[in-house]
Amino acid sequence: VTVDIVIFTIVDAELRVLLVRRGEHPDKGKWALPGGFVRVGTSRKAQGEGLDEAAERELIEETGLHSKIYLEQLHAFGKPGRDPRMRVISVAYYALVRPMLVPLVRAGGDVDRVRWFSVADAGRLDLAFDHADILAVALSRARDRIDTSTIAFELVADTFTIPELRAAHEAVKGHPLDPGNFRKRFFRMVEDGLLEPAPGKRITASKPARVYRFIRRQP
Amino acid sequence: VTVDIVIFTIVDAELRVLLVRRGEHPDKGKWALPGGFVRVGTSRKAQGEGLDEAAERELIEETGLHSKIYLEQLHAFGKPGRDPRMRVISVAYYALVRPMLVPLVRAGGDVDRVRWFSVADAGRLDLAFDHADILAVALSRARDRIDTSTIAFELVADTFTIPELRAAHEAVKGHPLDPGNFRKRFFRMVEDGLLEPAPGKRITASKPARVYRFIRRQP
DNA sequence: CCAAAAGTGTTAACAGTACACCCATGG
DNA sequence: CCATGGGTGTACTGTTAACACTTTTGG
Repeated sequence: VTVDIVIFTIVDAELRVLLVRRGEHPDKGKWALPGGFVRVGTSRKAQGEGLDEAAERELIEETGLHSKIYLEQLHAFGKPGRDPRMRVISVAYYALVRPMLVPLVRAGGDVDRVRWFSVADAGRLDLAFDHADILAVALSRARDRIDTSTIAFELVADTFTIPELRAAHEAVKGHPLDPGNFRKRFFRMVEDGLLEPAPGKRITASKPARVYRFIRRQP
Repeated sequence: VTVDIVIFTIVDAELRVLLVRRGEHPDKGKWALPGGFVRVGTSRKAQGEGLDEAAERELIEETGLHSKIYLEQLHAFGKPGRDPRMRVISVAYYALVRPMLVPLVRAGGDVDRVRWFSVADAGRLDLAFDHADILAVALSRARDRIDTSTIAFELVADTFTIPELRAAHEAVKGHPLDPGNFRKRFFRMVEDGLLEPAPGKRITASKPARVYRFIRRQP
């Protein structure tokens, strides 16, 4: 059993995904999702790590990031033959990394081995194993969730302006949104107690914008 | 790796779930979800069955039903210690069985071993392993999907009346719906080409009702 | 001044909710 | 003839989408 992680972020107003180049057969040289085996104990007492734990460990190993990163299970992929060496069942996760953390991603310099691809480019690549399927599921899941959950706040800084949050929505959805209409939705969230104004303003290329803060609920 | 299946149906206008009584330790005597190990081949060539396949096989084994039954993957559960004997990762599925097929469920007579519980009753039972969690996830998933997908048609006969479909929605949601409002939603589905009138009428306890048919799209 | 982007308001269409009411049938 | 439940209409509400408009800034 392995975990594979679709790690999303936003760079240059584009949704991107972290891929690693495989250094070993099979599919040597192809780009693949980061992932690895779940540690399972053999004894009754020590049964190893949980799935979520394994995903978090892999995420840290591949990115070097120690901040809290949003992580959610996607789907289990278990078609026989998906790995030619042996039977592998992969539990896929997706993660959302705040853009400001991207420069801290350790292997960023080693562009030959690890790279952020725009989802459009990644979709055109011939990915290893069935990772193209996993990416497609991750993308449609993220697009579903962006309107019905609070995942958009995982893609912006702690404080943000209305246009910044809109940009996150646009990157995930893949098309522009009407600023006026988004504004109304935004204020509904404020009225619902999901957001609150934060001190300070954001100096932008044009008119300065007010900043807000997401009110995190206790889980 | 195992698959566990939350098999839903509707009996007496109530959403029910099929549980089996465990005959072996651990948790001997407790009620559990039907399920079993995924067959994995050891050789490179024969890698065994896929996850969906395994779920379908278990479903047939436990119910004896050979009709096409709706089956969808829910979530992978892999907390260490969830099975005290060894490390087990379970991929959970949920299935929707048409009420008319319920009498055909093989083990129906053996009420001591296999039984349809109303979801309310099942929620109060002390289920084996972490099956209470799985059931809770299944229930919330079904409630989400009933409004946004076509799963409701998996819980009625091939042809059905408006009130019959409404009853399916009510059973899943767990509360009554306004007949007039449901009617409007229903006719929107007809206009959208999702449903069509079918010949014949249904003789009921009162005024006879028109019957409709779901137009199944090619998957 | 002008372009750009923040911020504001208006409108129409539509879906959801509550609720009043008519009508055909079996008992 | 009446209770039941299928079938019908209406009024109100909130959400969405399209779009026109004003304001404040940097260059």
